Amino acid sequence: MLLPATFYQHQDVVHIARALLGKVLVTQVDGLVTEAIIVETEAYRGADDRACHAYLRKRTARTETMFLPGGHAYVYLCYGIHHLFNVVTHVENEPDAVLIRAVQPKSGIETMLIRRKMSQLTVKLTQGPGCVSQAMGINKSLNASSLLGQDCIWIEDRGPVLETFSINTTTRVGVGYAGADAWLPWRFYVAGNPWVSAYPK
DNA sequence: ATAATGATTCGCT
DNA sequence: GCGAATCATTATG
Repeated sequence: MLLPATFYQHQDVVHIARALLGKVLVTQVDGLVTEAIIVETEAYRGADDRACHAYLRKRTARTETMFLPGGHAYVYLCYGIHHLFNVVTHVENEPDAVLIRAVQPKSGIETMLIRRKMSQLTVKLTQGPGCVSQAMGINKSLNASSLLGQDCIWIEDRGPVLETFSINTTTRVGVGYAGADAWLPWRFYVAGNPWVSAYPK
């Protein structure tokens, strides 16, 4: 089942970050389909979170995407190298987003290996937000595109694809600049899943 | 117009 | 564990 607009718009971004674990991210880029199970996320809230690009609802050319209604893709370039994929949540003009930090490959693995220039399947294929985007063909051309149309990128609920799992909660990675907000417990991951990135577990 | 800085990854020690 | 790579974005003059 395609996740509907209500999923993205009618819940708090922290709740959505948890709820996205176990959902299936699908991309169709250059005619190639890849699917992967979301196993690690982080929440970013524009209203009051210093770590969020749109802290205090600050509008810039880059953050404009986060002000779209929930159910859009926010893709930006980090460190001049990596494209990071986020899910925009909340209603229009409330700039919240969930960063997808790691996924478990499900189909289209050959395509992912080629994009990552890897010959063997290891957890490094999709472990970390830059790797997820590279493997699934996500780049800035997908910024601001809708997740509701099953066009190039979308997210589905396929039921218990991971069977039962528990969720671990920790602080977010790489947000030391955010002062006290760096300590918010807004990073979520599937406990024991090997595809989760290796930072503070 | 210029300068500083990352929501990271990879390779080397 | 450490540091380089690399550039769009942002703030400032």
